[in-house]
Amino acid sequence: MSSTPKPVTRRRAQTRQRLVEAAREVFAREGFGRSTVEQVCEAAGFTRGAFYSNFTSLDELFLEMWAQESASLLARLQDVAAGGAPKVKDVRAAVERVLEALPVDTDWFQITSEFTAHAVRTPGLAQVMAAREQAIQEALAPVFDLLLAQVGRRVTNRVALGRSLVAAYDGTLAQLAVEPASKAVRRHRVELFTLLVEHYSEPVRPRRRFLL
Amino acid sequence: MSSTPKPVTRRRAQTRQRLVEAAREVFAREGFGRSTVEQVCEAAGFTRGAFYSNFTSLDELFLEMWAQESASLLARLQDVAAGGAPKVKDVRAAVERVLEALPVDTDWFQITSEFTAHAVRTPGLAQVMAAREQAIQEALAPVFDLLLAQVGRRVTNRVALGRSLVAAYDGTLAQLAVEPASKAVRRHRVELFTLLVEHYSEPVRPRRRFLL
DNA sequence: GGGGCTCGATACATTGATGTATCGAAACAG
DNA sequence: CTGTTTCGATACATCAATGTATCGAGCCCC
Repeated sequence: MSSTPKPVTRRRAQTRQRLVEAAREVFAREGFGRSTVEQVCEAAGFTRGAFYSNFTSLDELFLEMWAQESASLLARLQDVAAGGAPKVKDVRAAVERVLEALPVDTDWFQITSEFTAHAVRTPGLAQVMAAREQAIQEALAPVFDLLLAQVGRRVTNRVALGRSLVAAYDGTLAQLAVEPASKAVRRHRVELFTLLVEHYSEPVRPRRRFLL
Repeated sequence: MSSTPKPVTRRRAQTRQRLVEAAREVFAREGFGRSTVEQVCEAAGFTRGAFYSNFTSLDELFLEMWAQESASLLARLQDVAAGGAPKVKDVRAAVERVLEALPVDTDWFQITSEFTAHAVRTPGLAQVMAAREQAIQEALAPVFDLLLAQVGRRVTNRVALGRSLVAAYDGTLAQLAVEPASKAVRRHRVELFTLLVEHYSEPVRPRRRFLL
């Protein structure tokens, strides 16, 4: 089922990588749909021959780029989970730490939104999309377990929390992309996340009912 | 500043409209970036001559389509606000009524996400985008004022509520597009909206503290 | 109901992107 | 260091899309 039965070597890996990085720029500048193989190759400093030796289509390259970006996002999340950072003291601080690990650049926003749109109309890709979302939710879970434990709370509804956070992340990312400079939007994002986390978690040993 | 100094007539308006509707299909099928003038014309039953007589580029058509879709969404919201529908009896019912007025189809999802991505990299369009978001938030306000009044509540933080709802709408729209069949996602959407509305509103005459 | 104007169809020239087939240089193994 | 393999560059043939210029039918107003 591996789609790349290529006799991979060192050189190959390097140029593949350069192509992917160049594509990132081009996609951001032109949009995925409008980008051409030539533009990508020019940005990478290669000719089209190099491209077709490594990929069969822009779609394929796009898929690899997506995989890389997703992996890096997950890795950063797991760093937070494993990290020996100083303890957080409230939910808001926990949220802030997690948000710092997530990319907010407009490039990433475009990539995700165009990929999602692309995936929705390309049957096989919808699964990839769904799988990624689940992976993110699963990576998010231990992070919040750890951080919430530091402030004496535990998650009450994992699934709902995961879904909410992903939705909030996507939704606010769009707002940030449109108004990148706005501090207000950024602050509101923290507030929204905090609300969600507090709603779907509870103190470990609830002192009294009315303190809920 | 009007970009269409065209001697508009009846015929013109009709073919423009058909072109826009055809483009909607084509964009959904191919994606905006991948669509060509020819494809749109073929779907509309016109030749390219007709197209260039009405628009100077696909971008321009896209903009008009966006304007129409946005207007129709706003109109539906205002219908809900003005409507003589039976009163809602709790926040959840209010949320359900509002969500019914909002489009959830994948076509709409693609249009919005591609437009947003497009707007982000096209300087002038970011303003259009921001303006639309504000318009939606402003249209949303009276709707919730009315519905919340029916259940004896009032909004405490308009701006935050508006931003949250738009973010939640966008975020869950993506989830619905990826998993259109999922009842769970749909239910979660209602839950999320309800949570936000309850958090950013309060009972009009709070009976007792502990009932909060 | 007829004359002038509008709009969409046709035809054309041009550009640009695609994918493939071939060749030479650089990488790698022994 | 040498033979072999691998990869990227070059060149080619093809196809598709663009935008414009022109023409004629239909619409609208008087």
